[in-house]
Amino acid sequence: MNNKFENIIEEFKWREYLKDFTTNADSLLIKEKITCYNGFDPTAKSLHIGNLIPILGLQRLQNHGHTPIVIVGGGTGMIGDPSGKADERKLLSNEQIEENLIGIKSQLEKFLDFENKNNPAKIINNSEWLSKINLIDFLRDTGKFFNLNNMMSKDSVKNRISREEGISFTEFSYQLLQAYDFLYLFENYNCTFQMGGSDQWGNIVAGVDLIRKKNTNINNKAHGITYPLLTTSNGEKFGKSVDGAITLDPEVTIPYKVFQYFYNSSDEEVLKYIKLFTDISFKDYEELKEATLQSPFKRESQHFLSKEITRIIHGDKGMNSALRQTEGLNQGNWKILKEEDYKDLYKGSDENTQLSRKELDSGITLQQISVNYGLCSSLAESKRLILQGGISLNGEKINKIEKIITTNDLKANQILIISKGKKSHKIIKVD
RNA sequence: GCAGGGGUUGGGGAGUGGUUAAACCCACCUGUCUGUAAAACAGGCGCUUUAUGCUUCACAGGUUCGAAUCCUGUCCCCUGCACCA
Repeated sequence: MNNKFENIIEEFKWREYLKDFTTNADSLLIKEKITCYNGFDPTAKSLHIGNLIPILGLQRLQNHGHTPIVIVGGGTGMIGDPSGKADERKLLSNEQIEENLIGIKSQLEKFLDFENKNNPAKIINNSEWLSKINLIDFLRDTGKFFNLNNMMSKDSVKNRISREEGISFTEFSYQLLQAYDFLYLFENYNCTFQMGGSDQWGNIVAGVDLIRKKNTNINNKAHGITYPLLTTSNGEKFGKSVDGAITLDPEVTIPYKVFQYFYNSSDEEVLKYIKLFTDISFKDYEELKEATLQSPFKRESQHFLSKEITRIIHGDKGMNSALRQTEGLNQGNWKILKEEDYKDLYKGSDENTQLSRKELDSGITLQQISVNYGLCSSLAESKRLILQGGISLNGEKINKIEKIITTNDLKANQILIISKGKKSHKIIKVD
């Protein structure tokens, strides 16, 4: 732990965190202490692990003495991506955004220092200024600096225009708003850097250009840096699991799920993730790299990665419960599971997994229950799987289709875990 | 608008009156193996009260003891031609 990086650029380079940056952004980050912002969409109640990349990026900037600003896009969130569908985009109410903002801030507090004297982090809602914009003023003072030809030539726009559905004016104007955000922060918070995913490059540059055009006397003062967007080796979006996004909120995504998500990283991506997410020492890293090459089956890297990330997000307590639940549920050592683990696992499972005592007492079969709770799609399927040995109850394979669930099968006197194969489990609570 | 071809179980694609719940390939699921991997092998892949049971082959009717297969109508897709520019 605690590598000594001379500066943030050295650190970012080692972590392979940077995809692109504007000219001289690197030398400025070494020479000066700057203020950098990164925007987050407040549409969800909680941040998800994809956001961990910018969060840790800001954290590392702060560690090197730079000042991070988090913009929660209350204003831009209302404009947003209409994502191809004809559906009306739900406008978030101010109260809702305010609520999300509070939630997001409390999550960020674990990662960023808001109290620090020299370079305290800030979290700001851009509706503060965007909602006050006057249309005429905006078109005169800001719109004038945008050349339609340039806007149209942006890849993101070009792709949409060539498609049949086209692009709405609302979405088209999004880049102006994000550029305006940057300008506003530049002028009012002395913020000269914007960070974002590589898909944001166009929007970031738009802001940089706007600032340059509006401040002709200052030479090229605004900069942008981007981090690469992660996809898994299967080409899936990073951070999505079978049952939805992995969030940072333990009430929504229990630590066990975070752990499992990273434990299932492939050998190709696991080392990349370790560099990106953890504070591993060079020496340990080299050792793990070697271990993964020599004996990948030991999954040492996966183990290290998932353990570390779970700890970063949920602390030691969360990490320990994730380890215990993993040993119980995935390695078959059911004995070590505590009552709280069963409750935890239940919390982490889908909705509608309640079973009434009455139903239980009337004698329900395993076959039936595995269909009722979506483990199998039909009685025929569950029968087949049971006969093939694919269904287990609390970790024990059941081969008899006549098996009836009784109160003796309950764990912690109220939880029932049925599994299909090794990886899909349903946790059912009896009340 | 005219002519021709076509719509089959997640995708591709056989099947032109009966033993066809429908070949085959892919995807997917389970088991064995394994590294909570990949590959390989085995089983499976409409539903159920497992029965010479039920519901399926674009949709609605009809012929027949019996239809995905034949007839009529409707909808949709592709390809030529025409019309309109």
